Amino acid sequence: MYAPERQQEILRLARDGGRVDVLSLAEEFQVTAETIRRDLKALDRAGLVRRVHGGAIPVGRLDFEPDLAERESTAADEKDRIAKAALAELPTEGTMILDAGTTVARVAAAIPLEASLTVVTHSLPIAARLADHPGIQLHLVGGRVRHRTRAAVDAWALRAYGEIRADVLLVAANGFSAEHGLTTPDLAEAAVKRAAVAAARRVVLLADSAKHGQEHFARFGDLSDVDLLITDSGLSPEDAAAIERGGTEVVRA
Amino acid sequence: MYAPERQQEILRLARDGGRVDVLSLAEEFQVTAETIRRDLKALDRAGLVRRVHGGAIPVGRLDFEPDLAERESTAADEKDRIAKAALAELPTEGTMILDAGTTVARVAAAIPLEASLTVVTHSLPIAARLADHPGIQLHLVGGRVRHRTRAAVDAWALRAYGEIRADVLLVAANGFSAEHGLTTPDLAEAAVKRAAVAAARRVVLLADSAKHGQEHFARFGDLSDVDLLITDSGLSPEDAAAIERGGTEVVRA
DNA sequence: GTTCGTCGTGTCTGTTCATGCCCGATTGAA
DNA sequence: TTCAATCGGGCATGAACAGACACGACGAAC
Repeated sequence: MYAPERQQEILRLARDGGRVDVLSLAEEFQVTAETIRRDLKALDRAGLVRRVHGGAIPVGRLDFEPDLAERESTAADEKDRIAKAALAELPTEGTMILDAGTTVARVAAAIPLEASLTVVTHSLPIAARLADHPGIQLHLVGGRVRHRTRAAVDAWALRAYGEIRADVLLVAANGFSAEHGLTTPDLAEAAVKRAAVAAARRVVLLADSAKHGQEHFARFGDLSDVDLLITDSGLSPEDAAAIERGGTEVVRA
Repeated sequence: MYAPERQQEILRLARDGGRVDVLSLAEEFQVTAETIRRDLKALDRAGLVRRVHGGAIPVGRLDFEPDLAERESTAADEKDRIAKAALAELPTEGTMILDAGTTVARVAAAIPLEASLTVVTHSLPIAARLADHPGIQLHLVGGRVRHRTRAAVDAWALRAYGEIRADVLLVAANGFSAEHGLTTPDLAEAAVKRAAVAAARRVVLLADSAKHGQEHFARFGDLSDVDLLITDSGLSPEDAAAIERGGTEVVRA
């Protein structure tokens, strides 16, 4: 096992467990504690974990993102299935906008290495993930970066989306329903999502079934703006049928 | 079997298996390890795999960049000292532009948690690192993302810098000298740097002494544009004095 | 057909890298 | 305050690496 592989795995363990310690890692990987310390130092220098006595803590967990990690773990299965289904929607060649969000991030992580695409995103984690993908021409949408979601918002982002036209948009929402449309808690983010929706020829909404019926503060569109909804089997067939009557195709992964 | 065929096959094996190692490839293809190393080097240069000790890993499999901090492990010490010295230049309150580059990234990593700043950057790694800093209001400059440097360039970036005015800019250069000014290998990046220089009231150049006297393809400014040069003690006192006569303060960390 | 340059490959040699071990310094919990 | 766990730097070692050079195949120009 190569050192970078081990570091990658350590990072994953840290993110999963919220913390790792030197000795168990040493045992786990069958190397000495010194080597683990070096790995943690490297990860620390890369800004991915924060070194503490006896181990390390992933940075995202550090101060005030318990919910990002938590959200990551809840409904993980559903999100994975949704992400997998969304892969089928990638254009083989063309332009795609990726919204911020953990489910969309999973799709991004799963884009095959042979793919050849132009991707536009305002999400920092997704951009970081795709930056070294050899087949992807990545365009970053700038703006003020919100701490919680690590996505760019405000004037620069709105203007950028106003200037482009993409084949497909993968968008996330915190709540969706026929009555209340697509909603999210933050007004600035809703504005960016709305701009992204307007910039795409085909809108694909990724949302697990728990989001159905929820409504949040800021509305950024109607369900009728969505061409395809990819969700999980937690959405009842009746609800799905009702949505399809509104003109939105539904995939229950 | 021709070299490009072999490389294509190596790439396929790497993507299928997630990793390859030099010795098995050498056996597999009935060539020496040196030849495999050359193949891997070529694939690495093409940005298709990441070289590791003993083998290679296809890009995208690792979602972190182990070497962005370590890539130029040469002069690591100097860079650390320069970064430390640069911390003193942070405004206590105000706006700062951070250019892309490993040295600048180290400064970003070292910004104290209690700092309260507005930061603007077009560097993806730096943005990722600062995104969850509680005291920093982060503004991301968008644009096409260059694979090699993970920095945004082109129209969006140029326009964004044209619209702002910051207190301090920390800028990096691949070469600097009184005669040839500030240079970097890439034209698009030079344009962004030039725009950033124009957007800042005070320009601080971070460059280790090995960069002195070097000149690269694209020039983005003169040494006289720089208010403060932070370098290491490898720059001779005479050179430093000469630069200071040009109106640029010099710190040899 | 000969000659020359180029390219891919192999060989050699000194250098770098990853890791393990050791020891004094530091830390944090009782 | 004390003491055991942990850390970090230095050093050793074997594997892996990089650069220089040589050899042979191939193709172009004469």
